Amino acid sequence: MTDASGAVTEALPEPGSKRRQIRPKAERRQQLIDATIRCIAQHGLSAVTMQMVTREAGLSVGIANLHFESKDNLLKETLRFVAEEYHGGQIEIMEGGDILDLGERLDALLDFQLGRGVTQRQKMSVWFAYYGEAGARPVYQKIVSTVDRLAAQKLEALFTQIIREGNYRGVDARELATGYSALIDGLHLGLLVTPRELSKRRARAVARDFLRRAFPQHIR
Amino acid sequence: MTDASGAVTEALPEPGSKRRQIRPKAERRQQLIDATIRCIAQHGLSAVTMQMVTREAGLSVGIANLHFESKDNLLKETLRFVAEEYHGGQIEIMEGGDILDLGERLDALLDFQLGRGVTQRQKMSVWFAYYGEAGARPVYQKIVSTVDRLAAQKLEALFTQIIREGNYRGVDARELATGYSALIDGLHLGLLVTPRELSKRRARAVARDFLRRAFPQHIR
DNA sequence: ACCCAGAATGAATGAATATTCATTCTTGAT
DNA sequence: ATCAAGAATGAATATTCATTCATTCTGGGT
Repeated sequence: MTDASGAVTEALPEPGSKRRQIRPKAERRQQLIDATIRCIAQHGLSAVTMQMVTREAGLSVGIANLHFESKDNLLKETLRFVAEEYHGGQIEIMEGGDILDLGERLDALLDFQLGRGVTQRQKMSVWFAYYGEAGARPVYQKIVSTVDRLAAQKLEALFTQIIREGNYRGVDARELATGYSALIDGLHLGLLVTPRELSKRRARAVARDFLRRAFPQHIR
Repeated sequence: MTDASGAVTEALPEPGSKRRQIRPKAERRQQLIDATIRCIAQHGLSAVTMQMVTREAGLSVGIANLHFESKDNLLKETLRFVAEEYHGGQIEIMEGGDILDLGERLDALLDFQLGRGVTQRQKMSVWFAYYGEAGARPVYQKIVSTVDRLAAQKLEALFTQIIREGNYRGVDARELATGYSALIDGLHLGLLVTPRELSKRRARAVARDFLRRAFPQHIR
């Protein structure tokens, strides 16, 4: 994943291969985090075991405690990874100079937030698994609120720009940003828990509707 | 709690009292469910143990398996209780004939959803703890989506009435209802995870804003 | 060709936990 | 008073799991 150093015609880890592979620490860490994400999505946070994760990663049990000191830490780092990936993606769009039109930028944001990455469902599961524990675990709360705050600021800034450009009256950027974020979270929740009732298509329509109501000149 | 039959000068369960109390099954079930809610809120779903719950309830370990057949079942019933309580409350407001003005009814709904019951935080914790596991547990998904669907229908009906009464144009009741529900869920999430950033006061303002934008004649 | 730092393994350990059930206790009926 | 039904108890059991660590293995450096 991380590697782009060509040269290596490394035999890919064959299914039945028992051959012991030695890889740099960073790579193994990521491998374990990825496996953890899949396990949480499939079995739920409370059912995840170290055996399960290391088997999913195709490694031995001991390795998890070698690269992370404990299960607790592995879970913490996994949350940090997912949180940073999600919020990082958002922020990149919001402050990226490649899209100049503000309306288009909003659309790109929405695409990212409700887009159809195959892995999306996995990520959502992880996301909410941690939210569920956050009430009882300050560590999780801190990780989430740190990245959350940054994304919220960027969103508010974007909304402020749009409000100025469109000369919209009687709208508060901060309040709108809070509402929009909450709406997206709620839609994710709906997609996760009641996929039968709420399709991705409809979720997108709902979010777009919110934005259109607020910024009629910018969204179609 | 249930009892109002006077007569009984039953000694309240004193702190240090070892006296064995015999109570009807239904009462013990509720007692255990209540204890489970407190435990989940305080320690997180994945850390809840039977010992913990029964101690919290002031009862012996064996009793949980006497009244619920298993831990799994106790957790399932606890979710059912919380889900029904929350959705039941909403539905009562939405179809209750005691408030005739539709705008007032909306306000009452909002009050209930973001109101300040002392226990509110506990309930939210439980709510999201289960959402987190729902991706991996069909049973939870089913319980939630069953009650959810009913509430969604009632909300859509209420919105339809309001749209007709206000003669609002270009608004789809179903879409608005989905958006409003998602918004409320998202705000709950914010209140739980980042209480520092989002006060109840602001959450209410945001939700009210959403409604005002949609139904300007009905909400102040 | 050889070495060795450190990466990887997995059997063993001990702690935690759900569940069982033989026993004890309570209460309302007789 | 006595009794039976069934509610409640908690020590014991069996299982599951995180963590440890003695040992094995790999691959880059010399």
